Amino acid sequence: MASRSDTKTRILDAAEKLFAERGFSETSLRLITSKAEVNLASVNYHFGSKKELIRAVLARYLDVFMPAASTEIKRLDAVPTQATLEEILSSLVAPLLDLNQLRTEGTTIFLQLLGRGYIESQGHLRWFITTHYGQHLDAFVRAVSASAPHIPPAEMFWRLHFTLGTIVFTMASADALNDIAAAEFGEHNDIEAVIRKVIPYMAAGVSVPVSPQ
Amino acid sequence: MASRSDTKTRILDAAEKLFAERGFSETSLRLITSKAEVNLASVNYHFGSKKELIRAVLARYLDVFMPAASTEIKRLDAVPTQATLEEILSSLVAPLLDLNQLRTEGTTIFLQLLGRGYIESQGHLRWFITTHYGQHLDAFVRAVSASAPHIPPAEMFWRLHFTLGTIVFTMASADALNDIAAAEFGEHNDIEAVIRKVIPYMAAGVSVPVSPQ
DNA sequence: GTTTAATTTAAACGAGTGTTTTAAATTAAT
DNA sequence: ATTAATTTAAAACACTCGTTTAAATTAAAC
Repeated sequence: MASRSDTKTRILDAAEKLFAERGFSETSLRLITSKAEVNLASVNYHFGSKKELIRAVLARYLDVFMPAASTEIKRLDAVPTQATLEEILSSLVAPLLDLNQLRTEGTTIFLQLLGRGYIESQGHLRWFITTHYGQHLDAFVRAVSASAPHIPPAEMFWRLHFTLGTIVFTMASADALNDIAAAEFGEHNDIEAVIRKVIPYMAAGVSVPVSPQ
Repeated sequence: MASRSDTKTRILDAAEKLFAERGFSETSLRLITSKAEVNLASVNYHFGSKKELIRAVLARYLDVFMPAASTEIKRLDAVPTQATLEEILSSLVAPLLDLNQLRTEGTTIFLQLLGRGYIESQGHLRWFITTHYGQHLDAFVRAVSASAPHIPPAEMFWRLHFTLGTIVFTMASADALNDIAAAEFGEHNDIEAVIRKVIPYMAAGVSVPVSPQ
């Protein structure tokens, strides 16, 4: 019966799993608390509201991932030769996969949550992410832009969001896609294999020359 | 007071707009009927349920777009020279933009609805689309595969789903992204501009050589 | 013009939502 | 051991949701 101090953790663990697989507004607090085997009211006691629970779920990952990602970006910045786009994107793979040892299926869940947040939210999550982790995002955007100097900033803005869509959608349906790929082509990919497949796709799209018209 | 016979149309028009901009489950029947200035119960009278209303909203576009898209693909297939990937993707732009003369902002609404459908649905929309329009989708996949013969089928499977994610996510958040782009870069893009931006991105990603490793 | 059918209306239903309240139980501090 | 603070528990609140019902209205058929 949930020794007191881990009630918060039990809620977060249950919430992130449910949020990731069915979305925020499709997941009721009653479903979360029943899966977590805690009382309904404890959500509002520990987090204040559902909105703040959503932010807490995301923050638990972002607080680990963002600094780790920034470290990788800085490491690449320190090297005198300009990093390629593939190198930049690949440098985030380790921080992403490290989330798996933070929590079971951490990588998948984190990326799915990110996608849900961007799609569902009316702004409060976007605001939360950009104000709390904006510096890390800026460093990433700068690194990517430097690796593809022929892409104007406005164009880069769009392509980075295309990229976000690519990775987010892929991760959201990675399990289903892996099942199909296994049945259809005899492929047996784990999450890392999928990430390694998607990186060349994204890198090619981001850096393709802007068509003159 | 809504001359009787166009009550269905008033509902569909109001519903598609609201569905596109806030998603299916975030849009209540009460909001739809108040915008349409019809009675709440008329939705269930004319469509049976909310689910069927959603399908009706999508079908109104798919029934026009899918045959038009298939015609374009067939036209490319008839030409002796192999079409490029960009040509194939670009051939869908005209059918997409034609939706604008079907209804105000038809193109935007249709693509956003598609995105919402793929992201939100628990399956019933995916099922609806693939069973009703699967033949058109198959022709498209065959054409794309022929344009990039250096991509093995298994890899193409993944890349087409990456592409689906790209377009679906982009369209679902097109309004929000356009707002940011306008504030940040002074860009004022319509939906066609976004489509023209995303096509080279997707074409480059789908056809990039598979990295040997 | 009366009858019949189709449509619209207002009201209520039942289920589900996030949140708050009140009280009990548990833990920590004095 | 007693007091205070924290945590859990059960219940209710106020609200929204999709759907249904039954009466009123409109249009069509005869």
